[in-house]
Amino acid sequence: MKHLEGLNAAQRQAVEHGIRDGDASQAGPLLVIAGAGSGKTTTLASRVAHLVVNGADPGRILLLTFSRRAASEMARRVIRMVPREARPVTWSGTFHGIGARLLRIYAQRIGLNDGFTIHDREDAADLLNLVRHDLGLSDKATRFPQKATCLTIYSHAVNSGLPLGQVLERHFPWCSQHEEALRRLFDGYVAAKQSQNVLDYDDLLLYWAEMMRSEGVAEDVRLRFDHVLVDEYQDTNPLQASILLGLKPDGQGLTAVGDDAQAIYGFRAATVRNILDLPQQFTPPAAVVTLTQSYRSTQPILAASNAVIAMARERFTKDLVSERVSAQKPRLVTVPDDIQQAVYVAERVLALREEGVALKQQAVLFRTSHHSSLVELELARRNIPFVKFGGLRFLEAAHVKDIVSVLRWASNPRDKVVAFRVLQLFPGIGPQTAARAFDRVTDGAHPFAALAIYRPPAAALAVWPAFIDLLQDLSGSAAAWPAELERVKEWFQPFFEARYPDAQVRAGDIDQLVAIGGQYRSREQFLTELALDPPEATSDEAGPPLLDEDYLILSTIHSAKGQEWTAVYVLNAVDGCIPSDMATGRSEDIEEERRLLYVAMTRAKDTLDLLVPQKFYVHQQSRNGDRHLYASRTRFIPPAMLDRFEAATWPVRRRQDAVAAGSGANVDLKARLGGMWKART
DNA sequence: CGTTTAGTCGTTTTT
DNA sequence: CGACTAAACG
Repeated sequence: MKHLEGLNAAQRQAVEHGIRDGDASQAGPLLVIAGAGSGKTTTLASRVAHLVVNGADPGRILLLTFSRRAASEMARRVIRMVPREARPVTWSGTFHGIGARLLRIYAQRIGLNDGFTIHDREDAADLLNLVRHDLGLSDKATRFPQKATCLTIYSHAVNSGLPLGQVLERHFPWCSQHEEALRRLFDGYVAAKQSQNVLDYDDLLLYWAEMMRSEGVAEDVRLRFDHVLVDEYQDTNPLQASILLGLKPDGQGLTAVGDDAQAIYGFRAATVRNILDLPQQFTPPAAVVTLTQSYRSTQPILAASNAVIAMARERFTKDLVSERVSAQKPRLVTVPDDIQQAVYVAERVLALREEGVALKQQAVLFRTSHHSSLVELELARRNIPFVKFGGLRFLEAAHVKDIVSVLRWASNPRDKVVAFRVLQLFPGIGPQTAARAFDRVTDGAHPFAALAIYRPPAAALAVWPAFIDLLQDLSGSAAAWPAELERVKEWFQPFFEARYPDAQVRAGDIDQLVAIGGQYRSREQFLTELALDPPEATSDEAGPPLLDEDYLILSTIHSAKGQEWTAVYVLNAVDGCIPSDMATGRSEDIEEERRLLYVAMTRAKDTLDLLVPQKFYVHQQSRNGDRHLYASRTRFIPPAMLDRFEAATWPVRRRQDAVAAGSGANVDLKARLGGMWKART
């Protein structure tokens, strides 16, 4: 059978576990420990195909993946393997996405209004801020944590299932003194969300988990799915685990895939205990299959990666092995500073492209989003197209958010956060006036009726009627989707130009938003998807590259999860960046940073360059002039490990003429600088 | 009451 | 540097 071809013994065991000829209904729980590049996606997709071929109903398979990208990749592969007559897997997506979908279906039965809207992180923080203000927690000089910090604390408590006091003590000790106030704040926040008919990200999981605890509804949800498959299980948190166990209490039909060596979402309350403890949740325990054969990286790259992860305090998976021979060790490239680092990357990228490695096959990875800014500048200067993943998203741009807020307010008149954002677009309307106008909005068939007779401040008087017209159109079914998006855009135009001095630059984003909106069936679907899976921004001045164009990938290490490239460059392999100096406090945090480096390194198929700038310029702390900091190689590559790498220094010290650009210069990159990184054996 | 300005503080990773 | 707040100003 086609979907079983080319699998190795372990993969095949995972694919076939519990499935007999024509009978997929007796598949007991299965845990697959899949090392980096071990064909995890293939195995998972093949298992889905195998289930379907043996009688499972694709409409009753639930596929939980870590990102939308992973979900569509999986769907693509399954469709390729499964015979044509089979229907596609219709329940596939992230925990949050599936949660939203199920809650919409069961809303009535769990006392939720099915017209709920979803708050993203920023909205949630804004609402928290409103509540904080109402509770009088903002004007104290007690250095109360900021809204974003409050939300992080709240979210961590919800996702970990731990009591607030413990969360504070363990992760936010500097906020412990505010425990009581935070408790009041969170209490008010929950009440506000409920009365405004909004759910935040955590609610999508929390309500789902609660739903699985209510007999009756829980049973109905369980009966929907014969098989549940979860990817990247090492990065799930206790709340997600409780959902999973609620769906499959006895483990029948459950498959989880993951790799504890790649757990990098501890900050989101993910815990490797989920994956380690999974087998014992069931009687008999879940079968465990381990995939250790890597098909991705060359042997030298794997050897170096294995050495890095070997020093982890705790390890559960075995070393990966590879049959891809190569004489080329990963390079550890010392560059003078972060500016030269950017130059090096640009030159190497171009040189490799000359050798036939497309830009799309190359990726620059970094710990935090702003680490790439100098590289972005250098790429733009040389007209090298790129797309950046992670970091600031397109949707978070204020002007995009403005337009979306109008739509969201029309969909959910009670949503105070978006109402405030929209109302304060008007001249002369600030928080106070906005609050008064918002108070007039009612429940019922014509929630905005009272706004029509409301008299705004003089400055806003002239433009008010047009706004009333707009709300009218949006509330009724006058303008069909996506025509109403265009309608909002036109209405917004004058505000836009008045508000943003750089409106010209930003106009492109709005056109893009309209284009994206056109791809969705309805406003509700658009808004939901937008909140859960916002399109990524591109920082390229030339605008978003066309899909068939070649472009370089820039990505945070977190966003690079599950992906692979022929050539990988890891920026700032220095202490303070990897590990981040924010994470050097507790040893668990350090361990997560080590795994992060491991994840970055194991993305590479053929070539891997780790960059070590010796100093970098910081604009943060210095008041006058640019100061710089000296950095040292990351602690995760101690001297004894250097023999796994080829040491290089760039630019090669030479006479002045060596600086000439072009591919010729790149040959010199391999030159070693005597003694400095002397390998020990 | 809204807007502007000056001053302070903290600073990651993402659904 | 940029996000956020508090105080001054209109």
